[in-house]
Amino acid sequence: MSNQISFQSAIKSRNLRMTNQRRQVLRVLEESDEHLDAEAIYDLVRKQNPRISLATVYRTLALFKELGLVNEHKLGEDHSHFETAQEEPHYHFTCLSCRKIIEFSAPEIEETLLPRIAKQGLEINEVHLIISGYCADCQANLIEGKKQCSSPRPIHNQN
Amino acid sequence: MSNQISFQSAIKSRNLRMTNQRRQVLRVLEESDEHLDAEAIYDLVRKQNPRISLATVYRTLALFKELGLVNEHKLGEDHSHFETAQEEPHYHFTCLSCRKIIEFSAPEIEETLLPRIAKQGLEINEVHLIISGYCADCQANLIEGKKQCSSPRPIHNQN
DNA sequence: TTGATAATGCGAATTATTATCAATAAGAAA
DNA sequence: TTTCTTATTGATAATAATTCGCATTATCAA
Ligand SMILES: [Mn+2]
Ligand SMILES: [Mn+2]
Ligand SMILES: [Zn+2]
Ligand SMILES: [Zn+2]
Repeated sequence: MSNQISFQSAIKSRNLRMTNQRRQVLRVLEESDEHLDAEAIYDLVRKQNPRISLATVYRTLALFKELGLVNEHKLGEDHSHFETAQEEPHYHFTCLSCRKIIEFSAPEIEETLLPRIAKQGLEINEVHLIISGYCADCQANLIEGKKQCSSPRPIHNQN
Repeated sequence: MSNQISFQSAIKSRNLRMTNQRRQVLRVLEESDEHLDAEAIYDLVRKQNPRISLATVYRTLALFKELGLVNEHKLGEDHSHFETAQEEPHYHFTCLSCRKIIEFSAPEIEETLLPRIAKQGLEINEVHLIISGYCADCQANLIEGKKQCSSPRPIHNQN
């Protein structure tokens, strides 16, 4: 089922309204293959709708998370990143130098770990696995003393 | 090797100084079997040293993290929790109702997942696995409509 | 003991996110 | 269509965790 469809059905169930802002935030998330943070989403939506408020972006993301359309990830930085809910479960590696995010799957988690946890009587809602370290590029660059990755993604808050 | 010992040797290497505040923070962390946040550590140290500053607690925790004496965990709340570095790797389940933290081991991570990641050319520094959901107690309580766990731990910031 | 300077305490600053609230707009009903 | 109810928005203030700046203090090597 596509995200638009489950959004529509969610709207019908609760007394929600379909607004331009919600459509725009959802579109930006769907058209991006990256893990965007609120500020990045805000900037992208503003290209189409310069009047949108950052507060609306945050409210919309919180709503989408509740509806299960979007997942929030705390990847070790001081702010969250968002992506549309995916079919297959996956996890995240983040490079401490260039902040690149690499997704990976881990079937041993779904197949053996989670069942074992559930058997302990715990009800599982979310599973977040974050591995941090250095990507191949940054390892090479750091070794040759550059102390900078080839493609560093700037830290958000120093601006 | 005990934490005090590696603290001593770390102090010798860099030009660090052994202060009462550092001793006190380390002792509080070692004497607790919980995952304390900065505020809780602050409160515990203040019992012995009412003059310590919260900023010093944060600075000390950052230092201990650098030295590998202490690990920081973001468990889904808006602040960090800390524990002394453990021998065996372990991961964390957090109850969304009572905020209880349950540790668990996952040898499939160290034995098969991490080697697979490393083979991709990624250098691994930290591994954080957080599973959130409802503990057995809270499941029971929530079913009988109490909407409250038997032993809820208050959220920090509503005070 | 003394001197250099690492570390502290205090308060201000920062940053991500949330709350307030008057103004707006979605959409059901008339 | 027009009207009406109220969910949603935009603008901005408030919050909360953490960090910074700096004068003062304490550590420790000489
Ligand atoms: Mn992802
Ligand atoms: Mn632990
Ligand atoms: Zn990198
Ligand atoms: Zn619980």
